[in-house]
Amino acid sequence: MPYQPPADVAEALRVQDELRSRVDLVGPGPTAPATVAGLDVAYAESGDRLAAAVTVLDAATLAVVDEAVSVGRPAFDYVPGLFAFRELPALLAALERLTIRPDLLVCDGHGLAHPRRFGLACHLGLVTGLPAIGVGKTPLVGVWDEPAPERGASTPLRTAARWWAGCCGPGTG
DNA sequence: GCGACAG
DNA sequence: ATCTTGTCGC
Repeated sequence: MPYQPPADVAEALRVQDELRSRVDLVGPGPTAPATVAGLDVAYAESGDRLAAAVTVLDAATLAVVDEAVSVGRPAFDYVPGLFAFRELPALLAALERLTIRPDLLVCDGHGLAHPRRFGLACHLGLVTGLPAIGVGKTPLVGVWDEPAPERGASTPLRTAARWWAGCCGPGTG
């Protein structure tokens, strides 16, 4: 069965609400991954075509051990919170062209830091069965204290309860 | 009620 | 996302 994108926003929201509960938040996660895949998408100037690229690195040496590209069309209009539906098909097509199965996915866009706790990284991880981390360049939800300037420093992303209302229950800190 | 809103 | 312009820092 070929992938069918949601017909509209309402259906996309239903899909997220249905898949959200299937995200594994308690498994071991990316324990000592030997290979890490980075994923991103670039658009044509006209915006009606896109190319998804996946590069797999040896986690220890950072040597490129595999790579793949797929070209296609955005599968959904850009809607904040529904961004995954736009790029997911092309990203999955590129992943299918890999000759190896990476141990970890790192994608351009959020994962759990999402209004319904189901951003692109969650969607990718669920569909592929691989551990996935989302790396958003700009915030979508949450507030935070600026991390220390040292490389590797971090602070928690705190999310106002209102974002999770009716979605994921209490205690989302 | 209005604005903000990953890429 | 992509384009454009201008500014700043190395």
